Amino acid sequence: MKKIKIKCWIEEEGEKFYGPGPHELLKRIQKEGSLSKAAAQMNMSYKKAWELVQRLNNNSKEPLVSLKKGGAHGGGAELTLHAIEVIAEYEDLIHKLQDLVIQEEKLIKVLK
Amino acid sequence: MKKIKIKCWIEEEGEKFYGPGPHELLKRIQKEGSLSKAAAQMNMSYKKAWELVQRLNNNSKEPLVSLKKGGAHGGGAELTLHAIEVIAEYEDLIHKLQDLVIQEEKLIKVLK
DNA sequence: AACCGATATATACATGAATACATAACGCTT
DNA sequence: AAGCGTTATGTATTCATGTATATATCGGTT
Repeated sequence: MKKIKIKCWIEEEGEKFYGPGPHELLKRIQKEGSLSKAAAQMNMSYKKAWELVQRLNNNSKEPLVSLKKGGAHGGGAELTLHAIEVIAEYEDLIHKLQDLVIQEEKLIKVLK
Repeated sequence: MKKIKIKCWIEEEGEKFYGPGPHELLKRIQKEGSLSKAAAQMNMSYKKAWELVQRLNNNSKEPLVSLKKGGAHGGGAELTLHAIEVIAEYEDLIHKLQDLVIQEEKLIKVLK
């Protein structure tokens, strides 16, 4: 049986800013407190994850992730309050879109 | 300024069936009556377009595109009535999604 | 001061998807 | 029967993206 899939993301000047990948990464950073662990859990290379964080921070007025190196546990990663707002708004958006998709799936006959 | 982008497609058993690419290809086939011309207009290789058509036809109960080779003008491509229904339903869906996105963009403050 | 675990960064390598190219097949027209 | 424009199909090549690997850096802990 066929299903409707949907993906949404934020762009600025045609280049991707925030989407499913960054979203999952941020949530794992929030839980783990470590960029390397968050990346490993997603089977994403540390390098890619690090570059992704740079992109997020460089394209926002306020940074989303605070990275610290050295110290008691070698360093760590932490979300800013701004990041937590972004996460909430993005999840709200995808839930609304998903609700609409569920409604529409009932109407679509041709693709069954 | 940041904007919300959205993409939706139809899957079956986890593999893509119909989305923006096939949609545009079908519409160009409808206008041109030729698969090679439709592909060229999209900067898509003929081979990819042809494989795409096979996938569409093989995963629907009814074919979407009728290809004919040889004959007066060398052959041609034509949409079936079923394809025209699919096009209409897909466009209806993306318009509804787009309307929702426009509403949501007004609400999103964090990403401005 | 040596150690540890995490971030930081460059370079080389692998992988796969898309493209380019070449060739065949078809059937109406002339 | 030769020509034409399109579909049909395989093979080789390019290209971008991500991965692997290696090394440096940092700063609290011991």
